[in-house]
Amino acid sequence: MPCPPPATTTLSSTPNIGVSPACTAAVTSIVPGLPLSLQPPLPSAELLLQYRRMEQPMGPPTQIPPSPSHHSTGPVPPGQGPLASPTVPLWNSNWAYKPESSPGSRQIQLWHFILELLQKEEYRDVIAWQGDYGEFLIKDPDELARHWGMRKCKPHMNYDKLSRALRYYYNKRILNKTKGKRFTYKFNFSKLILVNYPGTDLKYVPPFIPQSRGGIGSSSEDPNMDEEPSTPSHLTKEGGSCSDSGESLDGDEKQGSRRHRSHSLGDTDPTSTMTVHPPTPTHHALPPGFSEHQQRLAGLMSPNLRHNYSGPAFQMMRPASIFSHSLPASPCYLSPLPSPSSTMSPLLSAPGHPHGPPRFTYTPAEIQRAHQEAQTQAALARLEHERVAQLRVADAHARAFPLSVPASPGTLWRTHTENEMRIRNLELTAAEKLQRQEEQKRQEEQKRHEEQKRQEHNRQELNRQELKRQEQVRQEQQRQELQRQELEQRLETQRLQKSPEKEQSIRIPERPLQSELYLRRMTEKKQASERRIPPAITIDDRNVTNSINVRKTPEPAPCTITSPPEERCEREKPRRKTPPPPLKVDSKQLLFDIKPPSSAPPINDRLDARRFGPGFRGSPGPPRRVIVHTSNESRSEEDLLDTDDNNSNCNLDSVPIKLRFKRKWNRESARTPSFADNNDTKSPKIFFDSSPSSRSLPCTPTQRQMGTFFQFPSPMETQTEHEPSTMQPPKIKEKDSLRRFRDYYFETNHGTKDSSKSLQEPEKRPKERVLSIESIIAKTEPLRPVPNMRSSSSAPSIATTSSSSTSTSSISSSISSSTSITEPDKSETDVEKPATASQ
DNA sequence: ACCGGAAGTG
DNA sequence: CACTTCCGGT
Repeated sequence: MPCPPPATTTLSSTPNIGVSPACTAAVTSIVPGLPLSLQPPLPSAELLLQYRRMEQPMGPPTQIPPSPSHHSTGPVPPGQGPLASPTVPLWNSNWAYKPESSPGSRQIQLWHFILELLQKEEYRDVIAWQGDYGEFLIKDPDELARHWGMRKCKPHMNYDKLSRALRYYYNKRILNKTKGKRFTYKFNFSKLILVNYPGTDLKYVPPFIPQSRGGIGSSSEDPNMDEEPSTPSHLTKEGGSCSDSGESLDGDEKQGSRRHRSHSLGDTDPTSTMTVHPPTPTHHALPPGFSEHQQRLAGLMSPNLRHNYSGPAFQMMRPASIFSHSLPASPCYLSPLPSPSSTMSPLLSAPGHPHGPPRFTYTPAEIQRAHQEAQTQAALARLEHERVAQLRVADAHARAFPLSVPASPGTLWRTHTENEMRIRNLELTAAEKLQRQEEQKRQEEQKRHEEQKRQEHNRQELNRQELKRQEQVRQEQQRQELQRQELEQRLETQRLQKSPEKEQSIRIPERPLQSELYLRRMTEKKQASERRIPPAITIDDRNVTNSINVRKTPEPAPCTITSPPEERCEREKPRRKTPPPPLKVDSKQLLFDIKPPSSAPPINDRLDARRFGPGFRGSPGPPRRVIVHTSNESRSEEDLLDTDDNNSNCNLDSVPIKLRFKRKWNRESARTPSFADNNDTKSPKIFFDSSPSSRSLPCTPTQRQMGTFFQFPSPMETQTEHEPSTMQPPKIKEKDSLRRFRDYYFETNHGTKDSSKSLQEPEKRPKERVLSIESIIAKTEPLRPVPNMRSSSSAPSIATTSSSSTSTSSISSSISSSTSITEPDKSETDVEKPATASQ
C-alpha cells in the first residue's frame, strides 16, 4: 500500500480539519495537554477519521488555531522546540512533533504516539496503562507496530523495529524498561516534561475563555467544568491578548525562557501547575457525590489507580514538583501543561464574582496583576496545603490519595463552589476515616502484642514451674540413686565374699537383688511417667551436671519383663567362669564431657542451664559431664527427641542427644567385649545399662539392669567441635573413624543428612559391612579428638572422660553387635587393636 | 523477549 | 535527529 506523503492533500489541504463536527465530538476524549498535529500523514483514507480523531487539537472547531506552524514556529527561537518558547502557549504547541528540516512537515514521535494510544479506549487491547505510575503494557505488539507503521508510512514496521526505537528512548530517559514484565515499559515523565516543557510558565499561559464552557459536547451541568481546555484560538478570537502578551513578552526571548523555567518547574510554585484533563465520559462510575468530571476521570484512570481513587483532587491543580514521583499510574490524565482553565480561571476571574462565570480582561497588566495575586494566594494555599497534609497520617494513607492534594492552591484560587466543598469534605472525611482505620489497626496491633507478651509470660511461668518440678524429681532420683548404689555395693560385697562352693548359693540371692534393683527402677520410672516427666535413667546424678536420657517417654519395657529368667541364667553361667570385676557404677566413669557451644548464642537460658549446668549462661565454659544412655529398641520416628530449642514444649529432661543402636542385637552371637575391662584411658569403653526402657539393648537380660554406656578417650583438644559433615577432611581423619563408628552403630538425632541416612541405610545394607564392635572400637583407638555428638541445633559437644571402667561379667559379657558380623575391608580390620581385645 | 551496535534514511 | 533496518548476542 503506497503511503501517501505526509501533509498532503488529505489533511493539509484542509487547514481546519478540526472544524469538522465529527472531530468535535471526539475532542473530549483527547487530552488537552497532548495536542496533536493537525496534519497527520495518513496512509489510507480508511484511517483518516481515526487519525483525525487522534490528532485533533482540543477545543471546539471554532477555536482551532489557524495552523500550528503559524502559531508556534513563528516566534520560536531557532533550535528550540515550539514547546520551549515561552511565547507560545504550551498546550497549543504540537509538543509531540519536532520540526523537520522541511518546515511544515513534522514527524510525530513514537513516545507521543504511544501516549496517544494509551488514552484511547479503542486501543485498550493494544496498549494500556498497567502497573506502576507511567507503566504501560503493550498487549498486542504486532498491532501496535502496525499502527505505528501506518502512521509513519512504514509498511514494514514490526515490533522488533518499534522496540528498537523504544530502546533508543532509554538513553534519552524518556522510557525505561520494566524488567521482568514482557512488553512493559515505563514513561519517565519527569524527564519527558522537563525536556519538552522547559518554558512552562504561568506567565505565558493564555487566559481562559469562559465561553468555551458549553462550547464542546461536554456536559455543562457541572459547575466545575471550567477545566475545559482552551486553545489559543480563544485568545486570538476573543481578545487577541494572547498574542499580545506573547508579543509583549517576546523581548525576554531565551533569557525569559530560562528565567521562567527556573521558577516554573520543579519548585512548588503553584503557578506552575498540572491539571487533570477530562477524559472520555464513560464507564467506571464513581459513587454519587462525585462530579461527572470525576466520574469521567475515574473512567479513564488506569486500573490500579482507579482503585485508589478516593479524592477529588484529581482535578485540582498540583505543583509541578509532583512530577517527580507522585504522579498516578496513568499520567496521561494529567497534562504536563498548565491548565488554562484551572490556572487562569481564578487568575483572571473577575474579583467579586467567585461563583459566576469568570470574566477577564486580557491586558498584560491585568494578567500580571492577577499573577501576583495568584502568588500571594499560592502562599496561602501552601499553608492550607500543609494544614490539610497533616491529616494524612500515614504513608499508605497518602498512597491511597495519590493525586489528592487536599488543598491545592487551586482551592484557594478558585472559588469554592459547592461542588468543591463537597469534594473537599469527601476527601477530608475519607482521610479521617483512614485515620480512624489506622488508629484501629494500631490498637489491634497493640492488643496482639500484649497478648503475645502475656502468652510469653505464661510460657515462662510454666517453664519455671516445670523446672522446679524437675528439680524435685531430680533430687528424688538422686536419693534413689544413692540407695541403689548402696544396693549394688551390697551385691558386690556379696560377690566378693562368695567362695567357689558358695557360688551357687550366692547366685541365688544375687538375682533377687538385681531384680529388686530392677523393680525399683521400674517403679521409679512409673512414678516419673505419672508425673509426666521422663524418667531420668542416669545412674548417678550427684556429680553430674547433666544427664542425657535418651528416651523421651517411658515405655513399659515388655521385653525385659518377658525375657525369661532361665535365659538369663544360661547366659550368665558360662561367663561366670571368668568372673569379671564387679560392676562399679561410678558416675565419674560414665560421664561424657560436654562442652557448651561456644559460638551459639544462648537461646534459652533456662534450657541451657539445664543442659550445661546451672552456671551456664550461654557463654562457653568448661566442659560438662554427661551420661549418655543408649537404647536400640526404638527406631521409630516418633521416638526421636525433640531438639528444637525454640520449642518451649521441649521437654527439658530430654536432652537432645540420642544414641540408639542401629544394629540388631543378636543374642546368639553375643560375645564378651574385650575392651570392657580395659584400663587404657585412650580406648573407648562400652558397657551397658539395661534400663527398663531399653527393651532390646545389646545386652543380655541381666545386663538390662545396668546401664549401657559408652566412654571415649578423653579429649586432647578442646577446640570447638564441628558437625561431622562440615568437618574438613584433613584435620578430621581421626575424628572421622570415630564418627563412622558412631554413625555405624548408633542413630543420633543430629538431624543431619548423616542421621537420616543412617536411619535408612541399616535397613538396606545391614549385613555387608558389619564390624565387630571390638574392631570398630579398636579403630577409634588412636583418636585424640572426640566424637561430636551434637544435637541438631544447640548441641553440646560431647567429649569423653577417660577412666577405667569395670563391669560385672554379666554386663560386659556380650556386646558383639550386629547379627552376622562380617568384616569390612581388610585395611580397616587390620587396624584392630589387640590390646583392647582381652578376651 | 530483550539488548544495543552499526549503518542507512529522510 | 529520530528513527528504521539489520543483526549478533544474551
